[in-house]
Amino acid sequence: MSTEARNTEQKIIASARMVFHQKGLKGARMQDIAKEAGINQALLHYYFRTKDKLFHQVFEEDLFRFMSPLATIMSKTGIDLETRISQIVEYYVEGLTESPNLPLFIVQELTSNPDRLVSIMQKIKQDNLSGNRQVMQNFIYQIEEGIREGKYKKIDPVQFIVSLIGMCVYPFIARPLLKEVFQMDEDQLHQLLIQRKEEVTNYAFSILLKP
Amino acid sequence: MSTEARNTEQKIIASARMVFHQKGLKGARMQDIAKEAGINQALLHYYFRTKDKLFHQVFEEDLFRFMSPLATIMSKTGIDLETRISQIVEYYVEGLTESPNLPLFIVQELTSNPDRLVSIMQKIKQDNLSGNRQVMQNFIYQIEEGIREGKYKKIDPVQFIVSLIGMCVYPFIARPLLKEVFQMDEDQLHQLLIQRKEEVTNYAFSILLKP
DNA sequence: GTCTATAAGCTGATAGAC
DNA sequence: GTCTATCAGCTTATAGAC
Repeated sequence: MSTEARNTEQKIIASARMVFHQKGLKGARMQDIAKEAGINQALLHYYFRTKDKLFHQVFEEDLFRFMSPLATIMSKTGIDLETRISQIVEYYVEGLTESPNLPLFIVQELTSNPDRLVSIMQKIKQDNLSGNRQVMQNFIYQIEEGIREGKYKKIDPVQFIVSLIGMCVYPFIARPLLKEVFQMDEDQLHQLLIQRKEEVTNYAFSILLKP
Repeated sequence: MSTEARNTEQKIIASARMVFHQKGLKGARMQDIAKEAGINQALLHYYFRTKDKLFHQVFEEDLFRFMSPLATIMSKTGIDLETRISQIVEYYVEGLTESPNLPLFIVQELTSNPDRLVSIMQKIKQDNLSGNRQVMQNFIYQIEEGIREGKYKKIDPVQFIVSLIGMCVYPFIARPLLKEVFQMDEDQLHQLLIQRKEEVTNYAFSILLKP
């Protein structure tokens, strides 16, 4: 494979990602991707024989990017829960600022084809050297331990985790709604997201810690 | 308009809603909608001349259903903040159980075409006899007042509201992800959603109320 | 109002020259 | 590897009979 080929290939993937994120699998046009990459449709098919193959490559990488850090943070050892929570919030709120459409894209495509998830999950699990279930159960166990010690309130660990991720991810998913409801422009929304990191971390501690 | 016509029309809208919720605007096929309604494509076009018109009718109603109760609850007078919060959580967690795909559908289509929002928002505002901004500012003011009185923690009202809605809506949006990550079947997920009402209400109070 | 048959347009994919 | 030209299939939309 020549250098030129790798360049073109990478350019295509980057363009495809942009278009897929904006329009989804069904809404994206091969013509748009080609144009964005500065090539024509025939060359696009030369590199990736079908739209599905191209999509799969983009999506797999995206899902991995979205899920893997979470699994990594959760499976780290020798780290207290407060730090773990801060890192999760930090990853999502900071990391997603660069790819604000990522969460909606993933959830959208996963809903219309849930089968995709299974195979990709395998890789994430392998990367973290343990089954995903174990990763979660480790994190859950740490919460339960804190509750037993009387340090945390008596909450449901799963509900807590869902809430934590929800608080981080929702503003990215519901961006157009927020802009309209709170009458914000792009700049104000950006400000909200920056400040959100600290705010959500505090909320999580409020939920968890006994007064 | 004959009785038959109203029946067929309603049947079409119900079928269209089902298909649009599952596949989105781009993914939905007029053929699927017709089949679901037990008619053929020509009759579909007889009632709604284009796919876009049919979609718009469904979407407008859905967005109204999704947003209006929130605006109504928020603009109610003579009601304390705790009750207001309980009602919001109740509406979303209970109400959305019947249309679990509604939030993702709305956010998805709104992202790919944000212009839709503006015109529909007008109607919602009119229905609640006040500008949406006023509704929100009323709610925000109530929070600020509690903070001044020393009853609530010093939080950002907008961040709080976004978090509250996020905690309610996120599990519906991320359903396939939750099922895989927590290894749940449809029944367990349903249980989680039922219990969620009380849990999220408590979380909101934990965030808000001073110890 | 409801149907069958068909037109018109778009989109992914390929053939073949360079 | 990259291009132009074109095909084949699908999907929306319409014509016209009943």
